[in-house]
Amino acid sequence: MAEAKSRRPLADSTAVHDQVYDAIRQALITGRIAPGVGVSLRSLAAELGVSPMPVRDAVRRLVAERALAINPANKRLSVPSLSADRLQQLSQARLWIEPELAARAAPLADEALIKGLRAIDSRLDAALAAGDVDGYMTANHAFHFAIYERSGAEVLLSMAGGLWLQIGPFMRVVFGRVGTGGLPADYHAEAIAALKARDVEGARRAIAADLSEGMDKMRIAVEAGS
Amino acid sequence: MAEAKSRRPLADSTAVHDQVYDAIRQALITGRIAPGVGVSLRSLAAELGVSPMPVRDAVRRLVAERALAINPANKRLSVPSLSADRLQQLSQARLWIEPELAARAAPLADEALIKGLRAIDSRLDAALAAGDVDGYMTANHAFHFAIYERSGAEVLLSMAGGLWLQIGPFMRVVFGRVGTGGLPADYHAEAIAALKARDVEGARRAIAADLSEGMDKMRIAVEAGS
DNA sequence: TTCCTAAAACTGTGATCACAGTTTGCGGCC
DNA sequence: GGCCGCAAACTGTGATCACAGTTTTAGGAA
Repeated sequence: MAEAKSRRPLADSTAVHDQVYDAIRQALITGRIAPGVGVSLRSLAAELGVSPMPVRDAVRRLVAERALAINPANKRLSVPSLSADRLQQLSQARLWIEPELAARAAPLADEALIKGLRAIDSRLDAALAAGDVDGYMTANHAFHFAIYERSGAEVLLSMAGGLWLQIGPFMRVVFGRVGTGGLPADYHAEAIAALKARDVEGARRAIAADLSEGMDKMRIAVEAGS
Repeated sequence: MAEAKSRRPLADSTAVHDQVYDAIRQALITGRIAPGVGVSLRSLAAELGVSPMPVRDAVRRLVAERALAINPANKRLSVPSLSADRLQQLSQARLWIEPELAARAAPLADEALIKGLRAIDSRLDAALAAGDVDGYMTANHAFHFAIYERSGAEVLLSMAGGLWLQIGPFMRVVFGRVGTGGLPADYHAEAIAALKARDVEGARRAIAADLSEGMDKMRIAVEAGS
């Protein structure tokens, strides 16, 4: 399933604006575009080698998802800055939605999902050991959403996706400062076990614990950093 | 069908695509565009008397907010259809977010907010008495978001806004079938009282009860209708 | 130097056109 | 009469241009 580690992160979608969306989204999550700095349609277009038109579409979408902000006075684009208050709201929303997605996925879990999760988790451990921050964040994202997608709850799933997009820059701050030291991988094993046993409440608890730990770290890092 | 150019004074936003966004959003919420039917950029543009360009921007935003859907094969636009499963997810998300927003608003409530809410609520009652469905839904939206905006929780607020946008068509189905018979206005009075007393848990409970009642009706209507 | 002004560069927005793919509808064929 | 096929209309997408603000830069005057 997800073991294909495509060197091209851009999917096979023929729509240019979708590829641009993915590119900017990835740049945002991995922190290649730092929070607070301004961007522009034409500069992004030049950087990606496309015309401003598909960039405009992608940016419109990212603004709607609050992954980019638009200055009401200037109408100029920028990456939203990180604040403790924003992090708290995003954390709270994640704690509502993501454990529920895991709980919904539990009864639907099958052997293929478990195998896929184990593969992702080993990639995650490898990235952790190597200090590969990008690899860790990519694997972590893949792990969570492999579970969430199994839930079949499309609406909640898209909400979770939007939250990860907004919280991505915070994660980068944490791992940029603290490193990949503390390891929440235990909860991943716990989550896999709960899913294998189709234990609804166990899955909910494992994901909630995983989230709580990660977000506590982020909170500490943000409070210390500001 | 070209002479239907309404010279409505849409907001004070100078950006055309924002006005188009508001227009389509309102049409969606009030059910003027029925769920399941297809729309197109050019038809919307002609109807609103603008060029396709700002419509394209507005639609991109609405698609990102899941208020419009895009057929992956056709790439054609349509209004998402109503399903019991979708309603359940939207309801659950609303029950997480909106009572929390009310709870956060409670300590910040002041006399101006209370007065505003009372004014909105009387407009709501008038619309109910007159059987004015559009007026009722507009007032109900205004009531809830007057409270939520007071919370200052920007992230959660925008999530709530997205949820209302998606649940709008469901509301129309309810009131189109059941009429404005059952009245949840009692909970509005309860919410106002709790806010006036700066009672955090009371506000949370009142809004939760209001939501539960309304969404139960929607669920019944959708299950009966499908 | 320091300050102020004018020009150049850059910004998002909207309009218009071209293009490829899909849908629709009409006409003729069996 | 029923069905097939082709052309016209319509769809979203992308490129290019014009325009009005804003920001930045350059230059000249004190």
